[in-house]
Amino acid sequence: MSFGELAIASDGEMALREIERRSYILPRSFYERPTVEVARDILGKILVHGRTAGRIVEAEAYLGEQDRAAHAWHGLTPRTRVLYGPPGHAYVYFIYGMYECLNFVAEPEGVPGCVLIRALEPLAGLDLMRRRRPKARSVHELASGPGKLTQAMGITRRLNGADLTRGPLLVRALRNEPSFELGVGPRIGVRHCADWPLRFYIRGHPCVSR
DNA sequence: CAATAGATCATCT
DNA sequence: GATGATCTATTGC
Repeated sequence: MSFGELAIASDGEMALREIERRSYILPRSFYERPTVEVARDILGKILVHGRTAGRIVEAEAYLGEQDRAAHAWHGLTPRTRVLYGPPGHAYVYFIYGMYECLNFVAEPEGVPGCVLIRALEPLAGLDLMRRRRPKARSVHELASGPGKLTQAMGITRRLNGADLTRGPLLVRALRNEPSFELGVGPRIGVRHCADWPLRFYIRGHPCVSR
């Protein structure tokens, strides 16, 4: 069964069960590595929350105190606490008075690297995603942006600090991952370090933002 | 199409 | 008090 068929057979429970049967939960060791490696390797992995699931097709690395575009540039504050915690946890923050953004904490404990999840290909629970994002005109627009994907999957700050290896927010890897062409470029929407090539995406994928 | 404005609030100076 | 890891609607070509 291809991803296309999985998405089209959008009966939430069916698609979800099929994904779980063919994948395993990413272990914490995956995240306990250099942030750039985690950002690149997270492409193609599957995010699961409730009845919804999506394949990660775009992500960005935020390095830490030497990266002016990163929240951790200011050092350890109440907000950046989870960035300094153990890897494999979610960092969810609120921005522009309206949107939530989802990150995965990388690097060993004490080192504040993280990966911003920017876009997903919807795989399960499409009906629920459409209800949460009635403005989306096509399946590709359901989760093709950092604010869109959190809306579509019902992710809020309540999940800040959640363990990605235990749920309710999970990241899974298919045992037979389809290959793809890797795209690299500068991060989107940042003023500082605007030329650093820390954005990774699946080249040619319709769900990539912009 | 591209450019722009508005919504709206947690966080840090 | 300003800013921002965004999205949408609207305007103008």
